[in-house]
Amino acid sequence: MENSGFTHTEQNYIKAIFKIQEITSKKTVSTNDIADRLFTQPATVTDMIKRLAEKKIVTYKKYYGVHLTAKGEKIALDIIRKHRLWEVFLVNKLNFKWDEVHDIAEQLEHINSDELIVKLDDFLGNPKFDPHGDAIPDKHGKMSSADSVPLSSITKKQSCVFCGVANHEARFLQYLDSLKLNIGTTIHVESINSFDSSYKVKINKKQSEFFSAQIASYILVQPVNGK
Amino acid sequence: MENSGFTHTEQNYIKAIFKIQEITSKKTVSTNDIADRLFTQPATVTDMIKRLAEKKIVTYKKYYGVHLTAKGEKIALDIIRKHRLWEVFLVNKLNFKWDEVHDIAEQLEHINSDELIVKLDDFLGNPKFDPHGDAIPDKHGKMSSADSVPLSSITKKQSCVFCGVANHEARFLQYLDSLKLNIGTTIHVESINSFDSSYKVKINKKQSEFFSAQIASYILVQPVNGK
DNA sequence: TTTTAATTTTAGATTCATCTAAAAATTTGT
DNA sequence: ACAAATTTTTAGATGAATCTAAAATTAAAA
Repeated sequence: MENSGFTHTEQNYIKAIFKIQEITSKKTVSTNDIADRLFTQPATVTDMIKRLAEKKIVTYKKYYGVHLTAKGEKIALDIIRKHRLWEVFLVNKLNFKWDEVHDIAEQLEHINSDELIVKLDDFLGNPKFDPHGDAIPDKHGKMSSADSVPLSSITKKQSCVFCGVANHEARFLQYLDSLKLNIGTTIHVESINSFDSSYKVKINKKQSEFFSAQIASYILVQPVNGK
Repeated sequence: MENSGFTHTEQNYIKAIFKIQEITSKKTVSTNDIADRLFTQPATVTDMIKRLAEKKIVTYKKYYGVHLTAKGEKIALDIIRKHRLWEVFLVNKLNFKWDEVHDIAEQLEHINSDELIVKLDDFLGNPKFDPHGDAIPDKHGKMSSADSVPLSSITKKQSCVFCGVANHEARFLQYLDSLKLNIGTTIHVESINSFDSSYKVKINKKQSEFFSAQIASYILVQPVNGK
């Protein structure tokens, strides 16, 4: 594959379009959404998507936004694969904390060498998930489905395993750290406040905590003995 | 330090100027020498060194070449430190061969994060030399002197330890591999041909080999029981 | 269904890094 | 020491990535 032929900037646009598609699950991605995500001007985005359209990375209809082609999606998944593998490296090997790795991985994801990624993947033990619980696409772009749901969708008292976050802000991750809530930790739902949809939970069979509805929506879990 | 404020390209020029200074040990580095090393045009180099001069990275006198300032030298050493640490990572951790790592390290050296380099250095066990035997500058730019000499400067039959190369071409490194000549291997000089200055040596007390004067000049050794 | 608001595109500039061709300065050779 | 050769710089262009301001198009609202 050797993602050459695409500049850093082009790669960033491709990834941004992919992520917006993922989040909004709309058919097309708007110029403004891309501009917002990349902290750039709509005019700049228009120029870039024209170039990406010429390179058959996106389909583009004036005034109606863009959509990644199969080729574009493959490139996006390849960048995401690299990003998440590097995050695993930074956390598991270099002892970075999970809230510190994003910016560095954002740089490392642009390093261009297929052989490097093969060897890095092996070195890390071919991980399927990154330190935040996000699935790592394999070399063909396939992702193992995490099979997780937001804690906020749990409606009865039961045990769950914390397996990912739906918010990657450093401040949120640090908050979870302060509760000693790590990926793999058991969360037992003790009660749900039907008024504000907040949760009272027990973490690791130890301390009790309260989660607002918002926080509960950011905590991804797998129900245990789920019925 | 956080080498920000310098583009990839600027960093490449700074490193190139440093290396040319190192090789030629002349006071100033010429426009053409930089152009040759970076496979670019002299006119392009003139533009860039003007910018570097404005940023106080080099001293520049029209028509008389450039010289790195203390600031420029510090930046160059920082880039070289990163390059060599990454090479250690690639060879020692990812099992790349020593002839395969240059281009990848050339990309990785531009990753910008002081914390990353501190942690990488620790992870690698604070190595003092890279896989080719080149000294790794410490965080202050200090390098441990390798104390090595080219095999071609050895004038009598004696044992030496192979500790580095003065030529980093993949083909040369592969040639040494084919002789099972690795860093640390003992080379015993059996005879020196006074006509063409070629060497007959025994490697690791096993096979005998012949080295032309040219090859001998590329093999760096530390004499054993040196007198 | 028009008018208004929001979004998107075009037009014209700027900066970085690069090029070629031509001019200027330095170095070399006789 | 002067002409020839080499090196270096200037001048003018180009492409990538960005900006602002204005024009065009689409979407929303009265």
